[in-house]
Amino acid sequence: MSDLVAARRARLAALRERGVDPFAATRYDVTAHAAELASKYAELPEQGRAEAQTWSLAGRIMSARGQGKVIFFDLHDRTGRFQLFVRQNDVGEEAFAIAKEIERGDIAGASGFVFRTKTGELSLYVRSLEVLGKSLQPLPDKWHGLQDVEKRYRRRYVDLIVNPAVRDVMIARSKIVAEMRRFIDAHGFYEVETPTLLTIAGGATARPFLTHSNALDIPLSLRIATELYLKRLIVGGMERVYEIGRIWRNEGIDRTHNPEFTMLELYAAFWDVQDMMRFNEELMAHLARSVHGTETVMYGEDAISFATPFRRMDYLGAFKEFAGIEREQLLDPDQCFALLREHGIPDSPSHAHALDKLFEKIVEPHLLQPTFVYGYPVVLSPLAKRMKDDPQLTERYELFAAHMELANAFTELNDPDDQRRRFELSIAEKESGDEEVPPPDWDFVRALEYGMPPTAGIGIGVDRLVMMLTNNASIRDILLFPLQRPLPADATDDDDDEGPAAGT
RNA sequence: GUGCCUGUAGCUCAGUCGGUAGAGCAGUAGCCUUUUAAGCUAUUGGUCGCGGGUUCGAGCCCCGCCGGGCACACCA
Repeated sequence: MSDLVAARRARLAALRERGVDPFAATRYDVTAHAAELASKYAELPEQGRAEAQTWSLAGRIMSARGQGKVIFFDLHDRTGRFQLFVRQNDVGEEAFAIAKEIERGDIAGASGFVFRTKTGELSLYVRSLEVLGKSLQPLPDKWHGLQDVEKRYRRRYVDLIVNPAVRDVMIARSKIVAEMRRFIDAHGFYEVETPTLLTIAGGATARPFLTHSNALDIPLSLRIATELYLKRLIVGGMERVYEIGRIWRNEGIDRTHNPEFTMLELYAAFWDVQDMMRFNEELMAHLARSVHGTETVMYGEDAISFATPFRRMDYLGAFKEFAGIEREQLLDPDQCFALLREHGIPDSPSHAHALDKLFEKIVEPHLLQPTFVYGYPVVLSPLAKRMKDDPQLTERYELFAAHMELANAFTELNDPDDQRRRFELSIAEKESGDEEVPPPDWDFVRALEYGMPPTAGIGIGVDRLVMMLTNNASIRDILLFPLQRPLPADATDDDDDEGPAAGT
């Protein structure tokens, strides 16, 4: 099995015997990329030779087709594929002998001019060829690529080499995040960075990852949200702040959950949740346009239109519309628990949990097109401001599309006394066994006591947004390195049974 | 955590009724000065995820373990 590695090491030795050390190169003057040459010379006629201009390409050799005194290589760079043509008569015997040692997977630089082969393929007529790196591991099948999903996640570098679609998704992700920043920055927001190591991990209900500071000799948690720190900045007068940051939650792993994921949280002083709704839909439409050039994106079998305005739906009204459920049945805990049984849902530990389960069962299936669901009960929303004329509900919405939650936003609670009471209630919940309720952050209450302007805030799951905009059903396919259980074999995976003795 | 599915050569996959391991590509040795999944000839390569069990005999049947996928649970 290490036969293949041994064969490659033999090629390495052969190169060194010819005075070429593939690991010696430190740089290469790249003057063109594959896609640039392809478009620049698209009009080059049959048998055409653009000898006046010399170009240098660099990348990975993905195919080597030797044909006697001539070799064709496929070179892949980050823009695509370009064919190299190496002819012994033109490069000389010594250089040709070196070229013959180059194999699939090696890194090479080539310079020459662009021409069309007999079959009409635009190619580089190579005048000089340099080995810039040696691949000692065999690559997967050139036709089938790497299909084994486990191996694709564990060795993402191989996946990226042989499956161009993966690279495209990751580039799309990069663009989405960059566009997100551009859009937000253009609205006068400051990007900030708040701590990830916390003594109290609040702002959401989730189990944190625990760690320890040696210097301070105290336990610490990784953050589960950025909310409470960003709102401290609003108290501090920064007015418009956001953070695109990693969040950790020590919970289940599945198609839509990874223990670490990326969240956009954004806060705007003097906005309310309605202002945020408009900002939110504009942002989504902008991102859809920048990725697809249109507001309509395919997700699985469904065409999702992010054209503004999005549909608005009332939280209580949705239950009424889809299942004839009345307000009191939801807001009264006992009636709500009765509804659970009525709809065949297992018992819930809390009123809030029961409401979530009912929503999932009754409302979510109807939320294919982007929809703002507005007016969540206060029991579900410990950090949101109550509605003026209906204090059992809050000025909060969630945005759904393709039955997935994409955003959560509300007018922020800025009454410190109300906030204190809600924290006190959460202590009771925690004591009654709900381990996911975070301990209260009393310093945050003190911050509110200094006075926080009316403020709207929003959280957007970046990973899910990327899933939607790139049409991927699993979060692992939009993360470069999704968490995998380590293999015991990983430590001793390599069999270096031959060693450097093979080299010269 | 539970259920279902899954793990065979570097990669992609076959493997019948339980009868002693196969193909293509890759690799190796040749031939070939316009190929492109190059071609032609020859050829190497296996802890069938791991450990037990049943059997004259296990890739195949049974049990346990490990990894992965999906669903549920948990959770945004």
